Amino acid sequence: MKQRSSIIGSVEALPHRVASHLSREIEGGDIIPGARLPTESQLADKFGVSRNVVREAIAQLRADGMIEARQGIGAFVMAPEQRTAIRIDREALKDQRNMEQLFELRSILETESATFAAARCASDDLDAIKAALDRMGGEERWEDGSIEADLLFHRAIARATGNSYIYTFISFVCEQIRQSIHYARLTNPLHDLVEVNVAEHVRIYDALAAHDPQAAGEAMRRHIEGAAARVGVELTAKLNRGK
Amino acid sequence: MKQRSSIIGSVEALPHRVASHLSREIEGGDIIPGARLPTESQLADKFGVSRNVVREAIAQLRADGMIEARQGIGAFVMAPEQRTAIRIDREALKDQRNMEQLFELRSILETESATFAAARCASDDLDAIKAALDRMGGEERWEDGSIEADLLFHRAIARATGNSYIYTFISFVCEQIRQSIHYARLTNPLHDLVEVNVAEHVRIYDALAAHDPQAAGEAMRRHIEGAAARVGVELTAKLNRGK
DNA sequence: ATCATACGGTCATCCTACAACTGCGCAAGT
DNA sequence: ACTTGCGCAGTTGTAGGATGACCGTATGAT
Repeated sequence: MKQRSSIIGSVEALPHRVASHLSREIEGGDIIPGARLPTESQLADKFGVSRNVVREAIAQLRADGMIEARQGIGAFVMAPEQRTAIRIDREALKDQRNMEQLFELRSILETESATFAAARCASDDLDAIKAALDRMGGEERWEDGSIEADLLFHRAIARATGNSYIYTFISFVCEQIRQSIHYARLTNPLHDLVEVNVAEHVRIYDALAAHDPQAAGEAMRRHIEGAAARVGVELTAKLNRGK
Repeated sequence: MKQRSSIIGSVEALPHRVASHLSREIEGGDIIPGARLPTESQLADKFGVSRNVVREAIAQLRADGMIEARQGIGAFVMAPEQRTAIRIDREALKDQRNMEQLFELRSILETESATFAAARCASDDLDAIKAALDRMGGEERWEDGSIEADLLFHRAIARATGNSYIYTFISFVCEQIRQSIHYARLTNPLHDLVEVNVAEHVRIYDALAAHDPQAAGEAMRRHIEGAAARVGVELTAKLNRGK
């Protein structure tokens, strides 16, 4: 292939790199909503790629509602409120404060998830939750298998709410958190905390099985707080101070 | 342009149509996670478009983590849990039950949003919320201006939580709901309900201004329930029955 | 002054060619 | 028989050019 000098670095595929670059420019406010982007040809020149690559990048951003392309005129930046998709920047989660906020959101979702599930769950829902719990307890160390079972446990509860959106949102948030703390966990082994973790899950399960919404919600809230603390994220402190 | 006979219909841009078609095939389970997609050339033939269009469609799905393409091998369907984006099918919201579920999720998010905001909001946050409230009350009929102010009100509260993810998620959910009920509203004018709606918002604002988290949360919960009822969606009933 | 038309710019789509990568088979060497 | 290396076919990734569709504006005729 012809040698090209690209202004953007590293490993990812070209369209993704261009999309990320544009996305950051938009998020960062370098291009304000309503403004027109450079033409595809100009972007192709700027990034040192073909117009095809630029179009694929724009296709991604357009699917998210971040920009709107109008034939014969150009592509325009949309207001952040009218996005058609939610996407979480994995890079941003390396910042401790963002991780705190995401855990806070997770706490909200999961607490209510457990509350609703306790009120609604059927016996087969409980079976699925129990199965995940057993698998979690079966492992003697907190490693990949346990983490997988942990996710299964929380997803099974979310599914037991009977609300597919709750399930989708919780799955998504949990997955983002998992992937972000995966590498960090290696430097901070948690093997000795397995019992604590499993005990918290058992408490949640018992409340669900007893169909006690309030107890389930409370147990879940404590569990998320504990889980956050175990990866070095403090939640409760923020409630008591102003902005 | 050369005449082509496409197997897929209507108005949208080609890549979007192809992406939707593939997306539905995947969601519908026609292609199970882990399976390989047909090659780009085959898809191009199948849909009656060029390979370029197929690539743009795949670029979108890839950005969502729905499929993963590996050079030299092919494209593979990913498990739904490892999506990197949340997207809500506007079509699905025409089903009343899905709308109920989305309102339920909104209720959860907004209730906690108000609770947190009451505990944390600063004076400039309150100013922004008050401004939206005044603008809402300024209109004598519930129309576009009021709806815009309504969204502003809820977003201002979400912003006052100081949690950007809460803001993003609430903005997203509210926008999805707004766009879905926009046309339906025309057949069901709500002009006479403006006072009720504004009164509910005032109650929320008062609780926020008084920094009373519990009252704010409760007022918000009732408001969302009321708002749902006003567009023909019933929420509370579901809590009392099993799946 | 008004309206129809022409023109350039831009996105949309198509096409072809080539590069990079993978998996597999085959043949030569051990 | 086993290993190693090479090449081939298939697939995605990227480049670049050509043409159609659409928009805004300038131009010119009425």
